[in-house]
Amino acid sequence: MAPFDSGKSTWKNAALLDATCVDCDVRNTAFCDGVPERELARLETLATFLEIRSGETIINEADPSEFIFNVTGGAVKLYKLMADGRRQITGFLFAGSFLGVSDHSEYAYTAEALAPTSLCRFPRKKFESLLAEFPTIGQRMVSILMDDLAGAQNQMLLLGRKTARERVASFLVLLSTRTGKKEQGREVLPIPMNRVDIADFLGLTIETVSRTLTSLKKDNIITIPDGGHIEILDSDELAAISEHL
Amino acid sequence: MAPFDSGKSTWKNAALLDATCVDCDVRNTAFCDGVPERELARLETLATFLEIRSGETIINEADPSEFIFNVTGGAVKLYKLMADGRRQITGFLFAGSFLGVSDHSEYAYTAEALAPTSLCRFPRKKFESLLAEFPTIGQRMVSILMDDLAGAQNQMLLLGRKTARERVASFLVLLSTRTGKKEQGREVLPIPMNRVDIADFLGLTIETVSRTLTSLKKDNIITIPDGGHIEILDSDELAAISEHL
DNA sequence: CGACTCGTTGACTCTCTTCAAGGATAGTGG
DNA sequence: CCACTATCCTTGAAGAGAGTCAACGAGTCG
Repeated sequence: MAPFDSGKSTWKNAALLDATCVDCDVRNTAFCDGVPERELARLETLATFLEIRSGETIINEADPSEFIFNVTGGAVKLYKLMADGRRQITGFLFAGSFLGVSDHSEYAYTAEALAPTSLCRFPRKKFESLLAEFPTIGQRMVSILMDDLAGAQNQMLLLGRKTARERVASFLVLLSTRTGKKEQGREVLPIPMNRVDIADFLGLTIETVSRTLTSLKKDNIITIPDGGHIEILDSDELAAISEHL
Repeated sequence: MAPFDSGKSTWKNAALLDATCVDCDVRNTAFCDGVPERELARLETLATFLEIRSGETIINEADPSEFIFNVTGGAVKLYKLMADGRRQITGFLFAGSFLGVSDHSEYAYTAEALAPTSLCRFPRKKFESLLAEFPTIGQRMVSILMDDLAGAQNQMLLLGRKTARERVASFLVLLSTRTGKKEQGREVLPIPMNRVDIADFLGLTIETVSRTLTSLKKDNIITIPDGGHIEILDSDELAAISEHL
């Protein structure tokens, strides 16, 4: 087996788990929300539970889309690559997210674990029959995909029209709404991704991200206790920057 | 009634048509593909057929999402606005496309007709019950939304990482695959949108779009017979530019 | 024919990138 | 325990690509 840091390894090396749908952490947020409790056993016959390590690849862009996934824990980044190595991260996923968007029969992006990550996996074909069997799954999927599409359009606005400062502020606001927890006005965000990932998500360089964070720090809007955390001091100001100037 | 060029008018001013599902032009591309012929009458009881003029608004960003639409003819642009007027066009839709993506209960974008456009409209609530009634609609919707999401991710790569020349080339390639028809090697694209729209779609200014088109013309990759058309002379080179350098 | 819109072109500016160097932190091995 | 290395992040100086500002040409409409 490849060493811990291998970026080439895939879910084929992943540990298989004996998890169950009943005590799934994302039971009420994933697309299986709405499947009646008594049907969970049926659902489980189609699912495989996986655990993968940080840095491992889950799916590759342009590979045939044989499976779809739910992220049940951890963090995942999605990205597209150009021939010369330029990269655009199209999203970060956390527990409860759907994974495996495809254009026709090929995956639209590469997905890689940012942290130790757990997943449940369904064969695509069987998933399609699930839609016929459980109409509520179809409704949930439509709802999830629409939310994802709305998020993608926000990101297009960011990438097409926002300044570096606005992009970084938007990024912090986004992370805050998804993973943040406030403690008496103070809000310390865990940042599971490195500067390269942030830059490739925001369409910037790592230098610009670094400079912009330093600038926000100087303006007393954030502090940076360490590389893995950012504390938001003035979330109102941050929100104002993110959508205006 | 407002004059022809009004941008404020909405579908509320639209002409209602006595169209039918049976002889619908997009019968086999829209989400209703897969609904058995004998059920079309049932579908029709929920649908309203509309015709709107160029420049009219179909839906507004952040309005409650009461309806969803199929574009049955014409052309539509989708966009998001910032407070200071900066605009990002997130997509152009043609016949067969789905319209009305919402984040929770609000539309994610504004939609405006680029040309005289025909639509069929379903109340959102009834549409949801349709998903339960016709599982194939759910499957089609999932498929359509995934394709849209894959397209959105391509656009993120474009906006985040491509140069102006690559963006314009990508745009022409995209239009070519969607509305183009080749005639003995020559391919004349109708361009239903103006330079402002192209710029706002590509995250550029009109000047940069204009300069880039001129540059492609000088390199004998395209010609510009008039404002509304672009002829592609070398589609291979155009494709090469669009994804490399 | 003037007024307007739209697209093109030129000159200059500026934001962000590129290139380069230096700090901080963690892991490794003598 | 402390160099040694590697990785990640920050900071600085210079450069480039796209933006801004401005003028002009072509087509359209009243």
